[in-house]
Amino acid sequence: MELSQPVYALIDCNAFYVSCERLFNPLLRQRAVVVLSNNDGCVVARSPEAKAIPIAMGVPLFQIKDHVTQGRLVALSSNYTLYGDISHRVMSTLEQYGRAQEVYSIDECFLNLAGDPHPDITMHQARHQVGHDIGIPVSIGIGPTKTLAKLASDLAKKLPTGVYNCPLPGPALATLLERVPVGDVWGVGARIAETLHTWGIRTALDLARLDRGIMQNKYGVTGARIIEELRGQPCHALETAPPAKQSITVSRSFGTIVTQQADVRSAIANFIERAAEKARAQHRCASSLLLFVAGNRFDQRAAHCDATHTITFPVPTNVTSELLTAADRCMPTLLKANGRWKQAGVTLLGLLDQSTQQQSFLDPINRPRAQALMTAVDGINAKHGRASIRPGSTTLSSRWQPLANRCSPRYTTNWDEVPRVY
DNA sequence: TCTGGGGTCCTAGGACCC
DNA sequence: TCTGGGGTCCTAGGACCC
Repeated sequence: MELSQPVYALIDCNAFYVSCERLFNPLLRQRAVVVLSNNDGCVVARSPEAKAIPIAMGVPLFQIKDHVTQGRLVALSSNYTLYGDISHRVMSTLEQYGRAQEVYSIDECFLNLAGDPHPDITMHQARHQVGHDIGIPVSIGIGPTKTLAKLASDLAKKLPTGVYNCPLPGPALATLLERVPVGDVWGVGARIAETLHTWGIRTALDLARLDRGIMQNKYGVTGARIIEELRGQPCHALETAPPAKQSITVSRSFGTIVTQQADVRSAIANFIERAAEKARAQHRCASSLLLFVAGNRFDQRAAHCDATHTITFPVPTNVTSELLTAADRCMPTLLKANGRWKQAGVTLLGLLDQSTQQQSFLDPINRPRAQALMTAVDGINAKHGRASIRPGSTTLSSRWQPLANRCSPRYTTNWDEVPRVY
């Protein structure tokens, strides 16, 4: 029987992409370095020296070009294959230090440290091993909730030891939260911070003391959970097995404005191929395919180019040729004449498990039976004064999960039961 | 001139279906 | 002077995360 309090650690790799590049090029150490997004568009990672210049996160390259040309700053194109490989090694090393691990992003993971009598010591050891074996510097925050662990990791970045253990709820925690701007809290972005400021909420402590009903009203359960977590009440458990993806997107910005429909068309064909590969790798089939194109989002006049189009499949698919054929048919709808496109992409939606999708209502062969079943179910329900549980349209799949999971156990998708209700 | 990509969740209204 | 209700899908927008 486990009675120990929850203890979470958040391990965050410092300036991860830059740290990866430095592993292979020691000349980059001590220098101001940034790593750029695709197309070398904008800054996605900064070394502490670059932050000190200061170089802001997300700033476009052309705005900091002078720093680069005058030798004050090194700007590197990104190499995601490399970062993914290093990330994997870091995560494997850290895994052994907790009872369970949640890989939260390419450069962050949570560990469950419940029951560990000395979480501080354990985390110092973890930090040392990652630094020694792999060469990646990390910051570690420890706390009774994920939100507090995350907050603690931000504080850890400013400590030479690189590890910070957040106090348990009480006066010490209040003193700590009072020094944290509300916008630094996990889940509070720029917009919410702005609204909170107008309410007079400036620090994490102000937010922790806010009536959770007010937050719930404005931001739903997501907002209320932030308050609970700040108070030390865990609302977010560790997700050790990542849930299956609900959508798969492949999109890119073009290096320049594209005006030829044929160019957009071939770009989309490429995106579809990559998305289909991803779906197959995850053993998933898509019920629908969303295509989108957009103009330059920094240019208001280009907004007329923005368009989306959704195609739904009678039978879910991850077959490239089927997706391509469907996409090709709606290109005229999607691409208006005289477009000036800057971006395009595809999203696979309504992902179903490859092995179960054949049994769903989607299969056109089963459609009449599906209707028959529902009619029968209506009859049964009417007799017992119950509302029917509908699977929705019989022409489409349930968009979000296999049908079998959505129906009440009484009315499963076992087709052999249909004759019996007649 | 030049401004990332890939996700999540939530809300809401209209079309459509039975 | 009354108009069904419940459900899904689509689109769109608003937030957030890394």
